[in-house]
Amino acid sequence: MSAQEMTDDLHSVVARRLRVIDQRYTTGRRAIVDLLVTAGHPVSIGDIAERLPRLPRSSAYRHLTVLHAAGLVRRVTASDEFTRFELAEDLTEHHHHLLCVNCGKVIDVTLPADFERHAAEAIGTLADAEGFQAHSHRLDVVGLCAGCR
Amino acid sequence: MSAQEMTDDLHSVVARRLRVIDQRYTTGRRAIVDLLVTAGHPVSIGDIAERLPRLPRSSAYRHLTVLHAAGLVRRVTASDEFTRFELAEDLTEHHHHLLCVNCGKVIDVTLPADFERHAAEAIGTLADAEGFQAHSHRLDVVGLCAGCR
DNA sequence: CATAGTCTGAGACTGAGTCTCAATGCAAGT
DNA sequence: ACTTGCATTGAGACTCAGTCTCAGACTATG
Repeated sequence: MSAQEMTDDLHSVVARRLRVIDQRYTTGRRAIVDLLVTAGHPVSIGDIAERLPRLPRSSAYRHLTVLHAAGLVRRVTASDEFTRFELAEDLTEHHHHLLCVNCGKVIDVTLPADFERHAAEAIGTLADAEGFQAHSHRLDVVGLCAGCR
Repeated sequence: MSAQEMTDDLHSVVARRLRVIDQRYTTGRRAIVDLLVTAGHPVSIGDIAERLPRLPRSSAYRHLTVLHAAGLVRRVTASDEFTRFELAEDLTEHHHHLLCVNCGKVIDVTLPADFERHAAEAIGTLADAEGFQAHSHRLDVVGLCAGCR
């Protein structure tokens, strides 16, 4: 399957999942999804405003809210004051973040599968013990990126 | 050692570490630290305003900023819009959080030591590969607390 | 107890994120 | 093609967590 076909596929998944919550897959929403796909790392509203200057912020926030409600987008809180957004994990793959405390940069990384298995197990046991219903977990590493050290 | 003695000890550590950055351990700062110790879970500015109604918000934020600069307090971002604060891990013990997506509640939990070893190792390898200098990690579990399920 | 520097209270200010409402776009029928 | 009803969008006002300012209170030290 080509990269183009994979992206087509992704868009049809997005369209279908929006339809489930009675929302259309409009041009503005598609622009946001395209941006998230191509960025390859969590994106802030500032990034969006830069890459899509014609899109008003109120619309960007609204689109992200709709996409979030459809389970297509996840909010990421980094080390700075800005909320960032990325595609939900079932559209990409399970991964984690390296957060730079100095510049706020966010780098996507994946951990070994055996580690993830181990983690999922430990978390399951723990959540059960607290009567907590776990949906997902986030493991972020805080430190200094190569450019800031 | 009694609980009282442990707390006395904690305060002397706090005082010492503030002195390192030329800051005094004043009444207002001590009130915040006492609150963080007794709360036993991350605390929001709203919680502080409730428990210390005489303390202005600007002072609370300032105290937390100073304590953070001294490495005594850590910021915790939960599932809601509020930043929370907890004592730094070297004053308590390494732990993680269960975050309720519905009510924003934060529950402290600890994971098995062998899991933590495994995690530290995997993170170290990964960070090196990216040229990233890891300071700490945070593993949070997102879901519904017992009261909200 | 004077002096200089630190800390605090009160409230103005900033800006990320939300809300409102009029205008536009879209689907489905006629 | 046209109309009708509803969903979406643009523009900008608004909210409020968090920051900044500055005058007054406090504290260490001589």
